[in-house]
Amino acid sequence: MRERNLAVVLEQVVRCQPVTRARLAEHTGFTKTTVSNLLAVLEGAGLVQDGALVQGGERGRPGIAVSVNGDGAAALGLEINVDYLAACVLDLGRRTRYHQLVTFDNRGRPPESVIASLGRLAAEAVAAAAGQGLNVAGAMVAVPGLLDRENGLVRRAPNLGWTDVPVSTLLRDALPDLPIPAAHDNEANLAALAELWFGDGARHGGFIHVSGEIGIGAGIVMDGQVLRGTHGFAGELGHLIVEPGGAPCTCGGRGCLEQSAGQDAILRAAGLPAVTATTAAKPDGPIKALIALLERSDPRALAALDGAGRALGATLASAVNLVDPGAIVLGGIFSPLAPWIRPAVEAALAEGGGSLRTEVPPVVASELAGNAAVLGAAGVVIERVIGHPALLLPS
Amino acid sequence: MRERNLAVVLEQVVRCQPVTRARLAEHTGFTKTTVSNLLAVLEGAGLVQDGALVQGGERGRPGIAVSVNGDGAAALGLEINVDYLAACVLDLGRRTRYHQLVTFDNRGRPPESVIASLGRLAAEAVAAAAGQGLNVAGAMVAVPGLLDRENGLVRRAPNLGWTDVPVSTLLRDALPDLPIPAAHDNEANLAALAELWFGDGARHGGFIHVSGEIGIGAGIVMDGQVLRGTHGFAGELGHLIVEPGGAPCTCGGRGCLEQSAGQDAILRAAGLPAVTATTAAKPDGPIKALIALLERSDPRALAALDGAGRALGATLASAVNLVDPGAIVLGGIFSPLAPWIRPAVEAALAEGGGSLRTEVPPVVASELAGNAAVLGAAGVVIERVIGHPALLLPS
DNA sequence: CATATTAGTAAACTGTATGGATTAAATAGC
DNA sequence: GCTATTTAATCCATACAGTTTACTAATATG
Repeated sequence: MRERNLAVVLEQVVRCQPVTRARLAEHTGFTKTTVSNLLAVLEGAGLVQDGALVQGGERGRPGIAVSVNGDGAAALGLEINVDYLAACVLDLGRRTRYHQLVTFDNRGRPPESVIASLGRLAAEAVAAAAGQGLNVAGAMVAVPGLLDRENGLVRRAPNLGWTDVPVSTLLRDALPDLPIPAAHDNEANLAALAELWFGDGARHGGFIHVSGEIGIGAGIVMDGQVLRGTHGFAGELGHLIVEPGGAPCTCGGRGCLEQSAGQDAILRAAGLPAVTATTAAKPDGPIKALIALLERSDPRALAALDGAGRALGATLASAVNLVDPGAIVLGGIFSPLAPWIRPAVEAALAEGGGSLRTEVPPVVASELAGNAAVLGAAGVVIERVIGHPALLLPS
Repeated sequence: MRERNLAVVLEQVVRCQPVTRARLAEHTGFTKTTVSNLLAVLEGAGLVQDGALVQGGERGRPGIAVSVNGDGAAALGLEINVDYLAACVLDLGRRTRYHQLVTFDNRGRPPESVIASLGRLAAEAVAAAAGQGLNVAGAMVAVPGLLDRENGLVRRAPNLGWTDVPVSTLLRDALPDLPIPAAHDNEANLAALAELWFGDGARHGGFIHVSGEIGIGAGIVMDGQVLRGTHGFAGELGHLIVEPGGAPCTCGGRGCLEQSAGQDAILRAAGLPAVTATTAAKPDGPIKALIALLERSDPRALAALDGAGRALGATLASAVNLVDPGAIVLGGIFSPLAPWIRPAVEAALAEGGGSLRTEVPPVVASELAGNAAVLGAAGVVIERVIGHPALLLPS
């Protein structure tokens, strides 16, 4: 009961940043007394802070600005990817307080070893946070692959070569005593949530965030939540069929989008060498090369992106008809490539996304690009703290 | 606060039908005293009822069976369709207490006139309910078309020829004084919810309910809720493209699923006359003829269904990859045609729905067929009563 | 028939939000 | 420069809702 009301008030504080108690009372529907009491509890937990005086109306006593305590609790976001590990710490004000990315070729490395490295990275992050007066409240790991979140394992991460790895459990051992224990989620889902919280995804209502990496995933955000599906496998945009009977795909099908618009396919079509284990270790190395070609208006590269964009757009047209997003956000490698790929995507989308609605959703490039997943991971922890502030109360 | 707890208890009563107070206390986490108090309130509102004694364990005092009062509140479901109007009344135990279907060719009739007819049908239903001791708590109308639920209007219902009709408002005038005022929702969405509540959709977790009518729609149910999309247009399965550059569609695109697996397309491929305004007035007339052909193993009809099934399956494969449903439910005309269309659907689905998951969701036929939408409409009202029992409290 | 066991109720208790009165701090007008 | 007015925040008594504890009711076991 009180727990819920604490969350309501804290949520409102987060949304309106510097607010007076009087405004909070109006917005939440509680009485001013109740707001004061709840804020006292939150302040005791180090979650909010009184600030300067604020003059609301024309006259009358000025209110005290209440805002989120940027130096109280913090959230740790982690990411395991094919060619790097990353960590970041965000405070409750959603500012980045620490960020670290270590390139690493994780393919084939034993999961325990990878997670040990990640644990070290996490420990450094926690220490760095502590140095800034921040207490890490919880952690979340982004992983590329299919997850079983209930049992806390990574079911299959084909690009890492993992099967049934209990990431959360292993990480909990490395990071004991967090009020919110470490958990994990899919990279594409977290990247989409990052767009919602840190990009301008919120402006569009629901949206589809397309994560272009070696594979192509999508995070579908509706009503502020990720659409997970019955088994948690929703958003497999990369395996929609664009070319029936086309090139065989790793999934066993033929003509999957990934074969037309995946990173390898684009590079190949542009006449660049496909990614190998060694080049993969340099993040966006091959993409940089591609962009260089595009900036020189290399015809082959331009055609490659046009083709990929048309395939992506046609696939997204299906997604638009099924899910009715307010926008399409191009993330991952599609974010830096947006200037060249977007026109084709929009054209193909306009052709197929018709249906009965009048307009097709706008296609925008994510500003977060490669950092989306880590930020999203930290964001989930922040949301959890805001949704359950009671977890951080001094008992 | 109390409102919420009343809902929790009532929900539990509905789920476990005859339960003792002790069991309710266990399931809800409340104390026995609290459960007793809340039940007293619910009983006062005529929502629940004490029944016979029930012997739970081996010995000890037997408990009093509490169950939903079947003769208290009731829900009115209504449906406007191209060739009929329908009404049904369900009690809180989800039993059908009244059902009426009137064939009517509603195409081109002025909306006011259609709604006046519907209002009469609704008034009859309310009277019939009253005759059985039931108080209608609220009403919901199923409409085929794109809706603006916030403003209570039907934006476009192409098959009816309607634009911007304030259905809810008009119906509220016809049915005043309901504790839960009349509202409307999309036919496909309500049919899907009916499958969840009255069919066996609940067994599958999330699912996609395909409503085959003149057009093809889909209701996507996840976590017990319909996926509506940003503008409420989600589920437009009929306008996914199966055959790039194929036959032009009413939506402006080419090669939409509707052109391959819609009712008209199937009938045409089977060598039957397409639906006209006059034949349409007889519900499932043309489908009956088609089934007769199929039962005689007419090769053209069989081929027609095979082709439609392949197209449908290929489209559903996209939907499966995007949304990860636990099952595909064939509703509307696909329900009676399931024996002939399902094999092709499953085959196409198995080809394209691969992705990284191991198995494709099962394809099942809905048992509700044509009644799904009305039932779903009434079901929404029931859910609302259960979720907000306070609305029916004697003030 | 006593005892163990389960179901339900009654009375006192506790935590939480509300309501009205009170104090505090600023502006506007005379 | 004073008072009146407006707005902000707090204090205290009250009401509400669910818990705790104790008790009664109804059945089976030995």
